[in-house]
Amino acid sequence: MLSKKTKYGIKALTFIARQPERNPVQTSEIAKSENISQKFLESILLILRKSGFLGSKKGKGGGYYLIKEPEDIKMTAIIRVLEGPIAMVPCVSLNYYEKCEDCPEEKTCSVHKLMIQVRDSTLNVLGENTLADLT
Amino acid sequence: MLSKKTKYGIKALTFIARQPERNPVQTSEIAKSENISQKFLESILLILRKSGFLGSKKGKGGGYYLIKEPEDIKMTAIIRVLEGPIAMVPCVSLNYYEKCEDCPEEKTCSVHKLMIQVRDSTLNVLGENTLADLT
DNA sequence: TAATAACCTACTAAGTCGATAGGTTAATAG
DNA sequence: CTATTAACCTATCGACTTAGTAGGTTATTA
Repeated sequence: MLSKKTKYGIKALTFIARQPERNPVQTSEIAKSENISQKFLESILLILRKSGFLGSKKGKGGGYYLIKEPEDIKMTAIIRVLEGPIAMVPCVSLNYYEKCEDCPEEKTCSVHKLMIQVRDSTLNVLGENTLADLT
Repeated sequence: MLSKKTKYGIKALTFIARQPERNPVQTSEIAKSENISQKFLESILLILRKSGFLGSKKGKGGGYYLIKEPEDIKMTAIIRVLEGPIAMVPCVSLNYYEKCEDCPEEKTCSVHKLMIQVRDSTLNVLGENTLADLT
């Protein structure tokens, strides 16, 4: 299940990407328009800023703005930051690999075999979609 | 993240499918071989029996056995029973559809648009794999 | 009749999620 | 120079889920 954090994060980024001008967008505006708790959204946008997706400006007329072009922001990157690993099992994760303590060997593990395929197909979809595709 | 319930369930089913004879396999044997808490595994196998994947036999020489051929058991079916919806968001789920309370319309929702693609590719992988493929 | 193994019910420690509360800091307007 | 604005930061919390544990009962076989 996708967490609300990730869900709201994607919605917020899309909202910002849809702006005709590149002016900063305020958290309150996004929260209102997308029906998101403003405080919760604040923490999400903060993560996205610290991860290099967004820039920010304080004070009146401030807000958040995209640093890169929407075409250059892959969904894999966004989801890895907000949701964590894309793989459903750590032993098939490319970026967060971890050995299972119970499995003697991965080669003969049925779960491993299946989840590698799931990971690859998911990775394929998320890698081909950019923020621009969701606008 | 895949729950241990599902992970263990798949491992157990694979273990049973690997048996040369169709004799019942005991929970204790699977638990020992796959490093799973026996009590926890019991509850999982019970679910799989009630869902029609396994048959059971009590008393000495008893255990669990496959009801259908491994080739006829799709991974989609197993995962739906143990893990629940395959879709990452209820609003794109085929079997457990639920409207988002925050979204005004799904057509313009970026998360919806993306997660439909993820669902389809995952469904494709899990639908093409049967228990026999993981043996 | 004893042993075996499935079956059933209830409970729990630990962790995560989605928020809320209550501030501080920096930029702008007047 | 002061007030306002909006990002930024820290702490806390209730509700829920997960992965088990405990302690039995029922049905089958030897």
